[in-house]
Amino acid sequence: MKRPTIKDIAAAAGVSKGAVSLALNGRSGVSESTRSRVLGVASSLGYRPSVTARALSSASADAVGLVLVRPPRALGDEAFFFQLIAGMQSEMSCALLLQVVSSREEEIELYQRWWAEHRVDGVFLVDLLVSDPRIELMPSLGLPAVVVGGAGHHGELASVWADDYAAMTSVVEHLKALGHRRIARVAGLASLLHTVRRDSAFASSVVDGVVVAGDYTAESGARATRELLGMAEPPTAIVYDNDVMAVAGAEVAAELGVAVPSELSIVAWDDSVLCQHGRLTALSRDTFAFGARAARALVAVIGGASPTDVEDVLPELVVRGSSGPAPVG
Amino acid sequence: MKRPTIKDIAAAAGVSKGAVSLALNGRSGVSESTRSRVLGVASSLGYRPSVTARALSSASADAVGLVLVRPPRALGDEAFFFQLIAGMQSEMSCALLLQVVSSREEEIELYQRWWAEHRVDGVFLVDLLVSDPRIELMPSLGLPAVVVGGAGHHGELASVWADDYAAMTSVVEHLKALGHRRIARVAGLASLLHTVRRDSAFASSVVDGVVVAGDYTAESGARATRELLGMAEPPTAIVYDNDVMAVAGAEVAAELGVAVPSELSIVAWDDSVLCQHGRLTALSRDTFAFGARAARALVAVIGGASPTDVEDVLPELVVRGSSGPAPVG
DNA sequence: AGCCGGAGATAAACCGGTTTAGCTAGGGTC
DNA sequence: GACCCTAGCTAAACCGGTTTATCTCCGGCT
Repeated sequence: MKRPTIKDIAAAAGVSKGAVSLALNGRSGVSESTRSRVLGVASSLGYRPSVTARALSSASADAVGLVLVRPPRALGDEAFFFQLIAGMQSEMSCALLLQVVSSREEEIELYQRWWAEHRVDGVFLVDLLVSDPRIELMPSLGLPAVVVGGAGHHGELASVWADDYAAMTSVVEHLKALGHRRIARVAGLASLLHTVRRDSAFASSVVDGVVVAGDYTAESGARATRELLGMAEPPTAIVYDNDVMAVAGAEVAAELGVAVPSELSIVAWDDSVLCQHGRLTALSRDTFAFGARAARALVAVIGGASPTDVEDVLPELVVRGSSGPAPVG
Repeated sequence: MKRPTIKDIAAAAGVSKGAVSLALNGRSGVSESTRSRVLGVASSLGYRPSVTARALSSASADAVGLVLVRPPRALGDEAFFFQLIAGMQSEMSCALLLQVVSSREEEIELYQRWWAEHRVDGVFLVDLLVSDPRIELMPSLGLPAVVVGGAGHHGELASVWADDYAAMTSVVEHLKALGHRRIARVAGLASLLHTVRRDSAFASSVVDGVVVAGDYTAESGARATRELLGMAEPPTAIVYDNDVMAVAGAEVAAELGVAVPSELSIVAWDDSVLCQHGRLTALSRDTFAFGARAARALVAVIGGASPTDVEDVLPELVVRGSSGPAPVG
């Protein structure tokens, strides 16, 4: 009942272990006749190579890694990551080694361990920090990596990204065209690189724009919205850094009797079922395709391709019911 | 720059490889003085055992597996699975090996391979089928497994579950108490065990209940709803098998000018941000906690505990704006 | 004194592959 | 015929651990 090993095949085919290895991997050193005989025996025995054993002698681990640094409880609501993961899977034939940790130190430790133990062939890097130690680390380890969602070029690493700067500008232009002047922004975590990009794009296209920090949870979105709407001169439009906060914001507006979109326009970053149903104007990114593209890039890098930057298509603003002309006066 | 191996420690401490192994694993066979010396050397060298190598000689693989059989594209919208995964992670110190495949055959093949190669220490089984081959397979392989979300006892396997039958009954009772008589149901995949459970609970508490099949996607929810509302005597209440279909159904109702809840009551299975915001009455399960419980159970089974059934708390019906008294007449 | 037992350590086999060094036989060259 | 080269294969080392068999030394018992 035990699964056959390379030794069993060697015995059955009457050759040595080494010859079997060469034959199975399509390498030279064995004759065609021997090769086909070995392949025949292998398939008739239902042989499957052990990735574990193979990884031990420095070959493929048949898995790629992804570490998420988030409080697990909040993570479950973020459709973004699951969409991303689903997209990655669609383009990979190997498994994804996933772990959620609570600190950046653990994350780095984990990447090092996984690589040292050949548990992964490469990794995805998400949630890039402003000055991210991982960017230096990966090349020094020799660990194939792809930066997902960073903005632009990152050291020697391949990267798949969307232009957050241009996207934010397009959102603001949309709102300005509708007559909005007092535009606010509920940002994501300040330590993340894309938050900074969006901040700077926002700052340079909006005069006197108010920015309130959030952390992607519904609670923070609600709190920020309450703060903004309670101001002496409340904004007439708010741009949120993710869908969960935007939806929470819309609810707070409804609670306070602020009509959307006639009194307040709302725009969400990251489209999702949530926005579709909430009829929220959203910046749609096709996260699934984004994940698929990241996976293709990683597969290429693992295969030895020289790292390239793949810019994803510019996110598209899907205008729904939550954004409209600014109130007069 | 290479990470230290057990051999390096042996050399540095002046003992044999075997002694180091014994010392590090807290097993008898070495003196206390030797043990502490070895531990000292190990920590000063920053030693980390290689899981890969360890797995090769039949020990822990430091990972558990989860295979999902779904079209990847649809998967991304199902918050349920991501909540579940997040919950699992919160209770596990090891990594999760995740792969999405497109057929049951591949799934089984994958489980066998992972186990044969010691890539995982145990697996979660989700989406249980009516007569599921995996239930026989796991014990015969000796692969520790926990059934997640099946209903009740499954052969020799440990299982974490919620009582779908009782839950469905409570939903129907809620609707009946509101005066509803023509109650319909938009079911999930007919091949899944919990669909059958809910079907039978539904059938036995509703007279002449109409059931339309869906597949958890928004499209199928919309289609089913259109079909139901187009009937000669349309139902006054619809119970959906997940949140995505329920939300889609609510939208179709709005489109057709059917008022919710005055003309039509809607109840969703699986609460989520989506339901919260859509103000849908939903059967809330705390999927995160469910995943955490499943992880605890799997850890216990891997640790050698005898498999037990853990019944999850009965899902709670959260009544929001989408369900109300049946229209008179 | 002689025997037994156990603690403490080591060497070596093993897990399932890959890889390298080395051996053999056959063909070509001068 | 002596020499060299190469294709084709084998044996063995190696990856980094675990586990088993074995060996030594020391103390206690009769």
